Amino acid sequence: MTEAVRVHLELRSDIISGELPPGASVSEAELCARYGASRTPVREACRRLQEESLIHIVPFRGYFIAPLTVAEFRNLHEVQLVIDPAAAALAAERATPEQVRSIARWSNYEYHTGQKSSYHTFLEWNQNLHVEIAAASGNEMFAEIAANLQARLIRYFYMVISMDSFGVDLAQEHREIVKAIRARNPELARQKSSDHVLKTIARTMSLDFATLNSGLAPEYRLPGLQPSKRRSKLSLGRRGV
Amino acid sequence: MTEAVRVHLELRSDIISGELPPGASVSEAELCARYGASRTPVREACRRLQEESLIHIVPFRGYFIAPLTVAEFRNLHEVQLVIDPAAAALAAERATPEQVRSIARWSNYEYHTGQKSSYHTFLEWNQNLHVEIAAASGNEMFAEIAANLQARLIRYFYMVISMDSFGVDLAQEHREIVKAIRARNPELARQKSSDHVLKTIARTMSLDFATLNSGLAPEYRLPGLQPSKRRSKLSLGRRGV
DNA sequence: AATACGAAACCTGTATACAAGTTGTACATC
DNA sequence: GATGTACAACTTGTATACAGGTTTCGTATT
Repeated sequence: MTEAVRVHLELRSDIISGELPPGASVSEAELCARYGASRTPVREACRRLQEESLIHIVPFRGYFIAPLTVAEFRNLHEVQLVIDPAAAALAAERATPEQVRSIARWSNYEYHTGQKSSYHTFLEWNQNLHVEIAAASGNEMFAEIAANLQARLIRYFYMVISMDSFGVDLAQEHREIVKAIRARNPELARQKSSDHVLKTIARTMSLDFATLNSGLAPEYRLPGLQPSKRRSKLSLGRRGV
Repeated sequence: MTEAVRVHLELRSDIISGELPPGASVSEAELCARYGASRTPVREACRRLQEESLIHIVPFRGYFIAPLTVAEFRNLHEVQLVIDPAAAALAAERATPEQVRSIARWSNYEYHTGQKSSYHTFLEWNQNLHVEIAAASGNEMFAEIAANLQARLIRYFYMVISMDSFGVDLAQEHREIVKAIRARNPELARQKSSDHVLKTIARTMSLDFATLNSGLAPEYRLPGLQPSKRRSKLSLGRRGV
């Protein structure tokens, strides 16, 4: 594996997990030190992450971890509501037995309410489930879009402590999608997937966005809470966000 | 504008227009000479084009202009059938008056049957129309996906001499979509957009894929026709495709 | 004291030298 | 003649020096 690919994966992971906080300013020099690479592979990794909308690059000014905004959250769900059901329907028609097994596996996790690490594991399984279903559509573009959707969505979910009491519902909805795919019923799969996304959207309406307030971009930030200066460890503390 | 951005745009244009033929092998050195830039911005441009699926990069082996395949053509239409109607429906709800005007403008071109340059102009207007509708959805992700879809689809259409006799139908379908958006009728817009994509797919079924045979990847190439050695001018003539 | 200006520090953008990997060819070997 | 191997040519990957741009901060001026 080349350095550029390694840095890309590690940096991507750090952004998604929230270790590099949304909105943070990072310089190439910091990233070089952090990941032990020279500027060339670091730049390449950042350019790819910009294409994935995980980093914003302002020419001659710097790199910024993509902020979390209510608008983006809505946009992502809006696209997911279109992509996921379509991909699920195609997967019901085209998934190989191997893919069906893989999909079923990722649906078999229920997180224990309140346990953070369990919640994080669930998030990853959930992500894999959605991406695998899209991949089983046999259409690479669906898979790519779904992967990008999930990568960007999971950042929002990592920011909340846990989604207490939703575990049972979520797992049940997942199982029903898988059941429809295994039954080779495209229309049922489409409907179950659509239901699932709609219910997820409804569930997130009750989320307390103030808890991830500091990650939100200034223009979307709720008043009253000052953002913590998480950048201090990372940046040289000169440029603003 | 930075060198990297300029090279990206020019190279992108050359790929989409077919000046750099599908499947061709290109080296960084050739591209540096062609666009008058050093390797760093050329590499950056190529990496971005890889994300857009217009170039394939094989580590330590080289860069290849993305080949045209029947499978990709189908995949693109499959995604378009999901994205375009959804975006059109949202555009009917959210498009600003300015956006409606812009959309209407791009729908006002009918190409003259058989005239190549007229056909190319029509392709560009068609592309702009689809992208502008998606942009009017107010959801950036729809706009990005639509832009990528159109960029990749237009390569297939550039390869055929002309789509004789379809001009009237196409323009009519476009006008009906615009009408529905202007009427603020989301469901009608969705239906008209869906109809349009479905009819376009049906129309392309009758396309003679042999005419763009040489651009197709080997595994999809029809027997009998040997691909022309278009690479000779561009590549150093050693690496295979 | 407020403001305008300028130099310095810092950052990213670009060019290029060097390292590492792949492929093709020539030659030795069986 | 077929085959295996070493080497040479060429490629991309990485590191780094240099150029161009932006921001900051001190200083002088009003």
